[in-house]
Amino acid sequence: MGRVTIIDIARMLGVSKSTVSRALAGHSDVNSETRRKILQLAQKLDYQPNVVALHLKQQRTNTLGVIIPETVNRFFAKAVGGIQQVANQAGYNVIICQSNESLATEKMNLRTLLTNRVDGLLVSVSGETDHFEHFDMVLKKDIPIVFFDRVVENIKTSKVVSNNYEISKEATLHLVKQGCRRIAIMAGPQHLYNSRNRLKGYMDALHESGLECNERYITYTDFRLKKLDELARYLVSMKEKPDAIFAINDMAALEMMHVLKNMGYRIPEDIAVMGFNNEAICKFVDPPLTSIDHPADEIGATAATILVNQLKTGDTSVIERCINSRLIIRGSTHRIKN
Amino acid sequence: MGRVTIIDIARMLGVSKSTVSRALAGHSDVNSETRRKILQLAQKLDYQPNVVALHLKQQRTNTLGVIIPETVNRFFAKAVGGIQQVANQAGYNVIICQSNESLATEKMNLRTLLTNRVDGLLVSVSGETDHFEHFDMVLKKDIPIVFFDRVVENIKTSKVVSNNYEISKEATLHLVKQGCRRIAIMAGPQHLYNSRNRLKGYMDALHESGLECNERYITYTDFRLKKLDELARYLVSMKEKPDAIFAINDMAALEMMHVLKNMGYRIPEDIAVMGFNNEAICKFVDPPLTSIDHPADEIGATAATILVNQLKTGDTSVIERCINSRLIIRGSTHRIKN
DNA sequence: CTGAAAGCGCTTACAG
DNA sequence: CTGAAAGCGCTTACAG
Repeated sequence: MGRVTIIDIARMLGVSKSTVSRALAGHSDVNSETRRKILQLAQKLDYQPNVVALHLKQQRTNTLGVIIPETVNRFFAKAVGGIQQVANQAGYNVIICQSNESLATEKMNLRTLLTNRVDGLLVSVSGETDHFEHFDMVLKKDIPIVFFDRVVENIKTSKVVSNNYEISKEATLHLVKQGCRRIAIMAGPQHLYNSRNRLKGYMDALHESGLECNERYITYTDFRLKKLDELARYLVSMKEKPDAIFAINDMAALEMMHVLKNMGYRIPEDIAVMGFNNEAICKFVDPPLTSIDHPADEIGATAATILVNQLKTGDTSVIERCINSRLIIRGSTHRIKN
Repeated sequence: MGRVTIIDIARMLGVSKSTVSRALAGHSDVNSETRRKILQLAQKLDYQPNVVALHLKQQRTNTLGVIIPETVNRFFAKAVGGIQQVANQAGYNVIICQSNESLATEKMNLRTLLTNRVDGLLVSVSGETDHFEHFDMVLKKDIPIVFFDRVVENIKTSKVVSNNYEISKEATLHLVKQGCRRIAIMAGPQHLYNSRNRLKGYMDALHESGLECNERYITYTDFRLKKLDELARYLVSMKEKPDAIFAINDMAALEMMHVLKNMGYRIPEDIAVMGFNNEAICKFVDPPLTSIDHPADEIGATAATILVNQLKTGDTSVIERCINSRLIIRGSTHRIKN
């Protein structure tokens, strides 16, 4: 029978499609008997309005475009969950694109979403993204963007971030308090605002603690970890070998821990290990991994709320929100028993 | 300047919108000078066709709807990756919905996707889904569905599955070969085809090995694991306590391992532990976790390929594909040193 | 309370 | 080679 349209119903009932449209839309000015018949028939035929037509008419699609680095990254998977929750609640659909940490793909995603006429965008940039003109173009078309987590700096849009600087400092200070003096860090790509903040938090913590900041303890990586065992070997080969490692994320921390243990080092007595993201697994490894918990779903939900609000009210004021992360201390850094 | 339409370009160049449309579509029958001017102006104005209009005209949206239980489940995150790869390659967009393992939400998702006029559906059902009429309705509307991984049985559509029965049997036989005689299993919801097959594989392996199948070793769970420590305590409280646990997934296995270790049991000497899904972390825990690897991205990609093919050719023949999983043996089940 | 008409942005037979 | 017209399915001022 194919898909039923308003015209089918009109024809079957001998009324105009205008009337059917009004009845279905719940307008008051329709004869109640006519309305009853229309509603009943629509129900019987399982009529579903063709939103494509509606979108064309209304000049908007009730769809939000989302660009994230990777779905397999649990942080973003959870953020997307928060976004979808808010979006659906507000009557929006969501199209999700993955940049796979590639700038070129990110640009393609942007194009795809614009072609599909999304009403607004939620973006967390790729690890490669070191310039931002492609987003300027979008704003010029009056399509609002809200950045979340991996945000872009010099651009006038709303953003939702977490307190990377503060939490990274807090984590480093915690390591110092545990007696660590030679703290190595796996720093992210420094064109990313987040990564810079995290490194800065680390450095300031060392500085405040009167510790020297040894450049050789800082290694730069991207988020696609390769050759971690090489890195581990490099670190322990140093004359002044680190007594703590602040990893770029939990997977890196866990792999590092595994490699070090196999080399015969004790965690945390010889080397303390700090993760980032607080994945569920942290609790169940040996020793349990200290990490930093981000309310990813809240970050996503907040970003979506801001965007939906801008869309509904037309208000274009720039909002910046910070969602606080928390340091979750576990055995992998617990060197002082009290 | 808002969004540029074909009419804007036509007006600015003093030609008809038909001609603009033809030039942009690359039709050969356009004066080359006219074409040049049109293309140039379109480029300059950053013209992007409004696909919404196109979709209305063409009666299709070039969009695939995907319903999965959860994005935070890495298996599905990877499957979605495979789907997107194939879909984008073939010029399709993807709208992803999560059922959150809830039947009611799954039905809502279906409604949303139909309202948005997706051309076809890729579905992996929720853990609660124990009847399937909602999918019949979709087929009646001539919208093709391809099920993947968690498939629906008595329904005439294409499916992509993995060999749950065989691999579960192989895993169980491996445990037997390692000397395990009292193998406990965490079985999934038995209204799911996959879960039934996995349990069946386990039982048949025991049977073939001449081992008795003790009902008390079988516990039924859903995929949202709660109170695993209680389960662990229950298992070790038995008189004939299990010497192996075949967990429903890796997270369950890892938590189980953690709890058991804390109770003082040695893995695998006292109790061997088998996971399911082969998450990256399996390699880095202590002992490394034996698990079952599914090519999730391949499963997703295969399902998408079948769907896209049906959409492009109109061919409605039912295809069933099986993508084989592999048993990855690691320390958590390695009891016989040779 | 109801219908005819216009219009959202595009494509494509039909004429010329 | 080009334009006018119809049509995809819907909503909504405008008349009555």
